Amino acid sequence: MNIKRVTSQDVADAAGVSRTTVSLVLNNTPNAQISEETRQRVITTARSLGYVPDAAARALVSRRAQIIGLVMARSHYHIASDAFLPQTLEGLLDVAHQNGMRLLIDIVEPQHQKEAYLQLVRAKHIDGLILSGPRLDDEALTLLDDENFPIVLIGRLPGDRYYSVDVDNRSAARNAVEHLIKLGHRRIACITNASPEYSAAAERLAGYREALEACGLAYDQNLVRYGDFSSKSGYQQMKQIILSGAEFSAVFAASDEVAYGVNAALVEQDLHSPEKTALIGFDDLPMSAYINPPLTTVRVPATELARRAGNLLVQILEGEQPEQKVQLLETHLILRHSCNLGKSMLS
Amino acid sequence: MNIKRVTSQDVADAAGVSRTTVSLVLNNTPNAQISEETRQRVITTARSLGYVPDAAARALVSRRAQIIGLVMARSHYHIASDAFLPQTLEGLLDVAHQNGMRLLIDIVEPQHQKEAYLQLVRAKHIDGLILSGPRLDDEALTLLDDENFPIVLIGRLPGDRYYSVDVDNRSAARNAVEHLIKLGHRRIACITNASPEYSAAAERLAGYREALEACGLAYDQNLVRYGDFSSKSGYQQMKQIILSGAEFSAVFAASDEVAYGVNAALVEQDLHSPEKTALIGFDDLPMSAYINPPLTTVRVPATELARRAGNLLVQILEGEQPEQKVQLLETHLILRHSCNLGKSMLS
DNA sequence: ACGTGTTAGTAACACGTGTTAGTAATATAG
DNA sequence: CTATATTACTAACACGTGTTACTAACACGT
Repeated sequence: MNIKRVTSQDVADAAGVSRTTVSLVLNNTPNAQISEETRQRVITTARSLGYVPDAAARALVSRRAQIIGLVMARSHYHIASDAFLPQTLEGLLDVAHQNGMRLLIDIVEPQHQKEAYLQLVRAKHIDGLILSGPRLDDEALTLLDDENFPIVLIGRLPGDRYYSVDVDNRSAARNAVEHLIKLGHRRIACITNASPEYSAAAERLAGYREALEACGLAYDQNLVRYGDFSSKSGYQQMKQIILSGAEFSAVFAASDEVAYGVNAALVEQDLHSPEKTALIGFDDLPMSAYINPPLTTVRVPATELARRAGNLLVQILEGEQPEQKVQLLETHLILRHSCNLGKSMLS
Repeated sequence: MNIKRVTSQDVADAAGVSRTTVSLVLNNTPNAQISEETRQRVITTARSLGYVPDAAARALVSRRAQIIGLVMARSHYHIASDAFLPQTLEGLLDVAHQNGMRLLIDIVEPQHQKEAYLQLVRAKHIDGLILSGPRLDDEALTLLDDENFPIVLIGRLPGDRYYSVDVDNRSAARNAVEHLIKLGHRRIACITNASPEYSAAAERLAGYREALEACGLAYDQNLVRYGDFSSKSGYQQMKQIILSGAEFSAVFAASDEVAYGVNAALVEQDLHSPEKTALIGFDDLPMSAYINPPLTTVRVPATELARRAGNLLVQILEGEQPEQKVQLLETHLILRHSCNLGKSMLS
């Protein structure tokens, strides 16, 4: 049998007060004149009836749904290979819980951008939006900004128009590639983490190029391929370079997920790291310390990025206008076995 | 400047009709008597004003929020290492989109179960709940069922009280371990994917035991350790077995994530697979084909599980009472390099 | 001309909550 | 004793939508 829902009227009836009194008591409304005896009676009654206010009614009257929207700007079939996602969710669920909010997740596929954003936002399903992995070609995002809808990026877009939390992808990538150069590598291949429309992919590739240029090394188009989020794409693209006959002694894979696939191609073609090829990833996913060989990689504090972005959004929702548009968190080069011949280092 | 939200009254004013007419037109209400000319005028006006109905108002009046809740019954810090999660999300986002619904995600930590479920459900934030990774000690779930709240498990609980979509963990694990036995292994270690409160962990361990018993092999407590979702726990527990001096020639790791850590411990202690130790995982995460060595594992169709569960929930929400309480999807043993010495097979 | 049915709308109500202005009773000060 | 302030509540309104019952106008049949 369906149990009838409990409304504030039910609580009022049972406690012998008005609905207004129930509301004033349970919300601890400032300046409400309610006797302590009535207050306790209402609280006890509400608890014993198991009363929980209806989210929709509250959202309607308060103009706030108490829901944070996490939107990923990518295609449907890229979700399954997003190993970054669990950490992002952990950070955002933290923030949501701490602020009595909920977390709604959605994807916006490139071909449906404008429509999807507007529907989500105009329906007032969410109070604010965190966009993970922004794309350079995201025109619909400006529409939302024009409507003053609260947005925070996990990532960054040129011009720094939006509140953003990111790492410095360019200099971190540059740093990683410079490390390979310091190890003596002069022919360094690069498999990107995604196609160039994604701002992080563009930045990491730019960092790779800067490191080469800074050391007077020529950029060789034949040593660069575009990955597509997944290990599989890393494998496929690495294999293409290998089969092309282009020579290299090291690889910068611009995400750990892609690096796993790169590693598989290297092993399969007897170019395994670290003995024959040095390999660096980007992200430091939790499992990267445990693959074989343990992956040298750039640590991106994914959970903290999400936590910061979440807190920033909450600030904006509370009417604050934080001065700092962009927060850059630090990355660290994590040295493991995949690009040195020393003893395995698990950390 | 904040753009004023567009309400159905705005559309009505601009089209010269009543709000009721706007509603009847835009919802294609059966039996509504509206002339085609008026109908078109309303549709055109609504579109040009960018009208999107307010989700809260609709939820309040219709008793439906159009939101699916995905709840994970685990601790906070287990989220980041849930490599299964992206595939689950892909499947559920599919279903949500196809049904004009949204997906809200939350965790219910073991120590806050009752409170957290009731708040989420009674606030009517979500229309129905998909619980991923059910625990045997989840008492609060029965409260929801008693209130007839729509629930579907990705996984299963004893007694089959709830609608569930799962794989047969027990026989799949048994099958995997039997495979190791067929390869000649007689000392087989087992690292579970999680603690025994999780029903899948209990089932996979039971399958391991059944395989041993069926072949007249003794169960050896010293060869069994409990993992805790992460690669790290797999590494730590495998290492403990190794350091204990217990002999084994094969390992059944009851999830791929845990298997990655097991593999790291094997490599570090010079017991690497496949040459010295055979290793089988469970899940066939996308990256398992690309680690070194490529992992023999049980393929669990994670995205399809989620899709099925989502569709089942939608059926229930639409008033149907599907006859079949439990849907079991097939698993397959995927043979790769980690437990045979043949040529690497990427698939 | 009158009665009935059909068409094309609309007024009113409901959903459950939070807020504001109003009111009755009591206490206090002059 | 009267006027004012304080206390402790409540009625009414608002939020934006969907549904139901109602109504005016027109058409048709007798």
